[in-house]
Amino acid sequence: MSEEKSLNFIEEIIEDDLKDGKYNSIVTRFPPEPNGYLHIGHATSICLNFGLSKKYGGYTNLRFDDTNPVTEETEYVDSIKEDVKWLGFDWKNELYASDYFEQLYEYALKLIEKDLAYVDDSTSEEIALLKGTPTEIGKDSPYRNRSKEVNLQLFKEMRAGKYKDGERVLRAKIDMAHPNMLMRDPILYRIKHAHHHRTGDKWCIYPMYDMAHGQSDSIEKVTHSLCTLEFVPHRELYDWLIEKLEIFPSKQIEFARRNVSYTVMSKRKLLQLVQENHVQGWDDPRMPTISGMRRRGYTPEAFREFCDRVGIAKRDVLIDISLLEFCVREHLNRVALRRMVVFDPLKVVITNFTEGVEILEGEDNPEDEKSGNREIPFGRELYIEREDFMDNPPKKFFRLFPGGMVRLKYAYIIRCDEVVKDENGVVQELRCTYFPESRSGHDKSGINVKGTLHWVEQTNAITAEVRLYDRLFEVEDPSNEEGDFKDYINPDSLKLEKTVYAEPALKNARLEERYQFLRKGYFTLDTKDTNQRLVFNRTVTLKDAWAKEQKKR
RNA sequence: UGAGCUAUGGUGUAAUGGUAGCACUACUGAUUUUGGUUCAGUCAGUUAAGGUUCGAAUCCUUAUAGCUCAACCA
Repeated sequence: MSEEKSLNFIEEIIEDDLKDGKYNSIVTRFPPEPNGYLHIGHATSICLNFGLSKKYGGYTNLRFDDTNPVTEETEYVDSIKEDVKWLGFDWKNELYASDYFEQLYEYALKLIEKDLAYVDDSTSEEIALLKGTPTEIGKDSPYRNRSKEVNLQLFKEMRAGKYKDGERVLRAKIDMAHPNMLMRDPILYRIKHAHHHRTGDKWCIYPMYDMAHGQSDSIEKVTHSLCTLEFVPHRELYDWLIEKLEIFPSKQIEFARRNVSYTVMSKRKLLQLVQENHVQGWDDPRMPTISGMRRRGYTPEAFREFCDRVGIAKRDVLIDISLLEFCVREHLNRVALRRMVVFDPLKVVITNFTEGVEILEGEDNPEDEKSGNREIPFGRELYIEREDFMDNPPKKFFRLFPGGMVRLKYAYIIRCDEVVKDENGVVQELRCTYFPESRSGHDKSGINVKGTLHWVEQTNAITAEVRLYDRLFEVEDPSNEEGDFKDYINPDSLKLEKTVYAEPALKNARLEERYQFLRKGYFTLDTKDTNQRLVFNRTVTLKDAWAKEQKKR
């Protein structure tokens, strides 16, 4: 075992805290806002938070940061829970920032009592104006020096619904000249007469992120509160509030968000792809959402392995998608059932095969000794892949050509004797002879062939549809290109093969099962489009040395 | 142009003052009844310039580059 594996910087912090006796175990949380679907970026955060608490003996809460009623919905809560579970993690408590609204309100009162917060009647434009800029200090609001009593009165009236949206806010009283703009009297509470997905119409004032997040961490006794780099400037405020409120000191630690090449990850952009119909929904198999990739056939094991391998850092990264593809291939190679499917059929007649059908056996998975076998019918008329035959092959072409020999996987060696073409010279059928003594596993023919082809017997073949997905974008980093990211959408990200021919064993395909279509790639049944017919999504191709060889020319 | 964060092969990540290592990708070759898998190997890196030190990817200084901050979003 590789217990030698070095620690990342967060693990170092945790181990130091544990060693110093600061804590005996740790508490982390995964805090999504229920206003969208989870994506790969969230998956890495989930693996981090749950992975850490598991490693150091503690637990992780699932906490919804639901402090903005206008964007949040129960639909998102449900999909988020489903995704976290699917990734293989169990949260200790399912919590909501909205559970703490009363407590948070008390905290706000406490700040007012300590003369550390005040009600501001300015408009949002006025506040923005006085806030200054990154290079210019701000100026005090004219309402900054109201008395505690007035502030208390006003804030209670805000809660009571006496004012309209935007009329007043509660602000922390810190320092309008602070170099960190977040410390220039940040807004703590705003008025929103909106229906909340959990508290209904009970509240018309809602805490801002900074007033809610750290305090929620603290209420839950979260020891290590992990978030992404853009929250670094918030840490000062996070600590300030905890200190002034004199509550449990949760510690915020920031790490870099992990982007993946050839896709986009921001909620805004993903939403655009959905709304403008560039994809068919949040769970479109081309989307980097967890629901999309699940539908495409990615596995939780592959995600977790990916997160492990990617590691953790404090600089912005763009991870090569081929690492994710490696992880899913590695897992699927171990678990996928092998099946033969011909996408673009070319008829082969075995001229010396006369009986009806011979039943052969094929192993379900050569990587798994415990896997079984399935029966495969062989007969006089077969389909092979049209691209597996060439009239005038280049050198290093190991497949079928006039006079050439190949093995049919699990079956016999055949020789191509005759090529039948139509009047346009298009190949219609191949007439071949087979060598009965060359049967797979019992080969006494002494013939050596370079190539092995997949095939299906015609009379027993079943049909299916396959959907071949490719990367959604043509460039590595669509967000970083000139112009609109949507200009770089790959027009060929989805290729449909309406009718493909499969061996009969695939008739019993199951939703949870993963398949490797020999020489084609890994496939799984689509979860949505299933009425009356078999529809398979391609998760990822196999590595293809021949395709590479051809590309070089 | 103020403040903060970051900088190691194409990509991601180690080395915690003492041999720059691992993985992915790419490329060779071997094995193979999947041009898959497996195995062996190759290419390739400390942003720059100074300084401290017997010794610097690591500490210091300066520069450069990238990211973040001017939402009543999170």
